[in-house]
Amino acid sequence: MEYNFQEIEKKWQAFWKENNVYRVDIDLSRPKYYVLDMFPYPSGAGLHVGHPLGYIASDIYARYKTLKGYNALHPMGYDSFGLPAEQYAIQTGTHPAVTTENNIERYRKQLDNIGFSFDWSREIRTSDPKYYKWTQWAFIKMFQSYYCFDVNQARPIEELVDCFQQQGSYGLNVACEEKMLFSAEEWNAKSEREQQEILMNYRLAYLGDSMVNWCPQLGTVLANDEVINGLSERGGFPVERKKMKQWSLRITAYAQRLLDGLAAVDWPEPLKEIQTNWIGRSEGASMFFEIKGLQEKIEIFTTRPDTIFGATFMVLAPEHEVVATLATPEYQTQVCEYVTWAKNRSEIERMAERKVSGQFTGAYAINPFTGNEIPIYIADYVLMGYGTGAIMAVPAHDSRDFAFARHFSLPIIQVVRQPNEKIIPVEEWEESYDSKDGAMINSGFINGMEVKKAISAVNDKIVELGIGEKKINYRLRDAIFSRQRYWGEPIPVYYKDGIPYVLDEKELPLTLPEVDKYLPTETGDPPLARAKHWKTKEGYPLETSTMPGFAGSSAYYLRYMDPNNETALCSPESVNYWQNVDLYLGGREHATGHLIYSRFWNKFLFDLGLTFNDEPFKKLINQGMIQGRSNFVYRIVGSNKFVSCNLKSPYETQELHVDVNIVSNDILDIEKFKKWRPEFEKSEFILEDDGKYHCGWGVEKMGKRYHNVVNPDDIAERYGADTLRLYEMFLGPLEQSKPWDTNGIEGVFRFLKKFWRLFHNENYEFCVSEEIAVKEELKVLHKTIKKIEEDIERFSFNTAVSAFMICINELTDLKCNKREILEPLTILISSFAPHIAEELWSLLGHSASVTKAAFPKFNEAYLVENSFEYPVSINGKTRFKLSLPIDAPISDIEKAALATEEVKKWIEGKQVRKVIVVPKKIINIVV
RNA sequence: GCUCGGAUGGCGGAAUAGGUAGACGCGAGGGACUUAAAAUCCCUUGGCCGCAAGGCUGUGCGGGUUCGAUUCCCGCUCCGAGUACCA
Repeated sequence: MEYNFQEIEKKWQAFWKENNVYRVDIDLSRPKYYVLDMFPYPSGAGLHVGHPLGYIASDIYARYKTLKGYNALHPMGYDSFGLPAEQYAIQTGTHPAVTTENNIERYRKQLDNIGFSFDWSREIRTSDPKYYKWTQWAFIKMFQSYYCFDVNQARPIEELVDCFQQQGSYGLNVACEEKMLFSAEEWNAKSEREQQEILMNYRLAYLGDSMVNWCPQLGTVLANDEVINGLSERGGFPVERKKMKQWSLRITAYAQRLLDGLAAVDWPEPLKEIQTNWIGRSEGASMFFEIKGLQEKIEIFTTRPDTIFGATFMVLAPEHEVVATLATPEYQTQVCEYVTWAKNRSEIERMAERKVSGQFTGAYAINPFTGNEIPIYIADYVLMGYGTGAIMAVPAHDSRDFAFARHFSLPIIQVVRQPNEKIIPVEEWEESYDSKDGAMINSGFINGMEVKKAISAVNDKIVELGIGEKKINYRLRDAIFSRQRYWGEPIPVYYKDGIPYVLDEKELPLTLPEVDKYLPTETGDPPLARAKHWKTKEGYPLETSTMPGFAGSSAYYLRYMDPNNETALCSPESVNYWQNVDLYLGGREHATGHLIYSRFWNKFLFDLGLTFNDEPFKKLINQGMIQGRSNFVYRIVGSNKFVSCNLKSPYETQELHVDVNIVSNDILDIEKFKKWRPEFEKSEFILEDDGKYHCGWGVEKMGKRYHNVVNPDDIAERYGADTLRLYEMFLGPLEQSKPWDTNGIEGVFRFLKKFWRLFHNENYEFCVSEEIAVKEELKVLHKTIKKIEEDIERFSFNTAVSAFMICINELTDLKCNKREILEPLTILISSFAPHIAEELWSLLGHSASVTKAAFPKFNEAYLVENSFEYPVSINGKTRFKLSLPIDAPISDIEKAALATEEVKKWIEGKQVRKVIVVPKKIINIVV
């Protein structure tokens, strides 16, 4: 039979399904290996050829690990809550659950077409109440916990209550919104409402006033990572800053652990760096400045306490709470105006025009070290959200302060002199000197000290004077956890007398109620407020916000370990066996979202004793994007004439995208083009000498609007899933972005046909010889085993595919059809092209799936050579080759090389200055 | 602005520890088989010079280290990604 991929693939996909071939269970006799893909959001558009790239790579690795004797867990599911289904519901009234179900069905069909080894018995969906029960459960646990920095762990909130009852809040080292000080008596005297309000300050999931990113068009708040350049990630709508009462997760409590944990994981360095920057740790000091004529003090944060003697003014964020009391009567109006102006400026405006602005308040602070009075300004370059919202400005050594000082003609004092500095008066400086390299001047007791020493000296002094302390600040913000939307997990909270309480675990899941419309109510409440009886049994109103997208994806990898457990997220046995994810594959775009949140979530569960490891994902690989390769046609402006790409220069043309599926090797199929769009039906063409219309091309994102979408189903239909899998890997390095170009696929398709033909005679009858293989054939096999194993281990799948091609070419040349060679080769290729491998494996007479086979053992002995062909270079330029015994001593190699005719010719009487011999590498002769 | 990547034929890319640059595949050109097409197979294919043997040149640009650099170091250009007043 000829290579009939359609029949073969259908047959084996059915076989795998019927026989549960890819089902895995806990098996203590085998080591485990957990391979995970970032699960998809099932969008309405279905998969394009770029989506399965990571799944194919992980599938190859999971299959490889299984062949290597591991018990490989390779699950798949759907991140099925999300905005698109909800917006579709708003437009059409279709319940998001229905849309989601349909999309999942389509996704599943497409995935099944590619022949993955997913254990579908473990499928999960984040929108399934059986699953989101555990998302809600984790929220409750966070509500019932606080974070203690002494033990660096989340602890039950009862412990904190005990502590308050016995000793009050003095001396606590815990994570909180604001430091509160009260004694045990004071605590015990407080009302239930007051106590609950205080506890909210400590809970890991808390309801609090926070500055949020409010998106009016979407009618919801967004997390920082969901806002890109002042626009919403979904939809690209403007986002404003607004103060709102919202649920948040105190992820900042884990900032240091999130940072430290990065050292322990095998992730790409750039990704770790993105996370490090996002967490943004900075060491410095906080300091209180007295205000002339006022009782109040202002706390500032600085990373350069050493420059305190150069602090010539102070700047507050416009939203800073003391601004109102601070402004002197004569400046009151201007200050108010500035605050209003700053508040009304959108994020985009702020980003677009970054010019110096600010307003003097009329007030003065006292520099605690110099005793000088320094003016207090407000300006929007100081942000309320970072540090204390107030800074001491050192214009000589901070570029922003420098620009501000120049603009408002404020004094600049140099306090750091860089090594070997040419002395220029500060008035003539063109920029500030921000570097920490140098020594202090004009700085009292720290004069002459190096910056580093000065920092610690000033820090000590601050503590000594009782005006501040050393402080570490993080850029990371708490994660806003409320979304004013329908299609998400309901937050399991009810309100009694306006005080929020969490539901009892026994009442979970709190399922999503039916609503008449998926829009906010007339009063601006979230869609859930439309639900009838959205109350507890006792009649208390339930929370109407739902959880954000990252909630459901934060612990899904744990659920795969034990997906049907009704009494726990996952059993201790399953966690102890599967532990954490060994290999995680996904895109880099999740660096500051999902990958931070799920690390946090996992650490929290770890503190509760529920996860095996502090870090959820041991090794991570970011697969690159597959871009689209677009084709263009050129219409002569004002006509219906199209000119071929290479002839277009004399004309004024308009470049139009053309559907890549009617173009082959950049040659336009004119008939299909005419039928593609009615307006092209009567178009004319200027063709090239070969009588063809050549299209232009370019690399763009793959998407409908560029007409460059290639559907994997079409490829599988024409060439088969095995060809698709191989070609996706063959395109280029896994981590690199590369354009899809269907033209090249013929090459791998030819390769599979060639591979098939090795097992068959000229009449396409299965024909494998039982003869013993010769040395040459064994060499080819073992060379390939070695190469494939090495390439898979370093995730270099593109070179692995090349190695297969070379191997098959060589065996075809050798006319080798021996079982001894072909059988191991079938196993080898089975992780890349499982369907053809299964078919050939069964033709070879095996009844069990090739999945149950063992990865062939590599034998070095077949590769041992007794001679090596040395490239011989003269002055570094390779001239000819010389075959010499492999174990020849260096002196012999040298002599042999010098004795050759070629060398004599090249030297031509010149003096040999040096001979370099690197065994099994090269001979270089210098003349 | 800052941070991090990247640049190799007509195209995708290879060179794993500084040692034959361009593997493998596509495309292109030529040929075999065929009435023809498909399929298959063979040859050529970085550039320049040469009938040829062969020579010169060549991994974004300029320099350096080395017997030898796509690989290491310094400077620059261009492209991509992340981030954005974080004190």
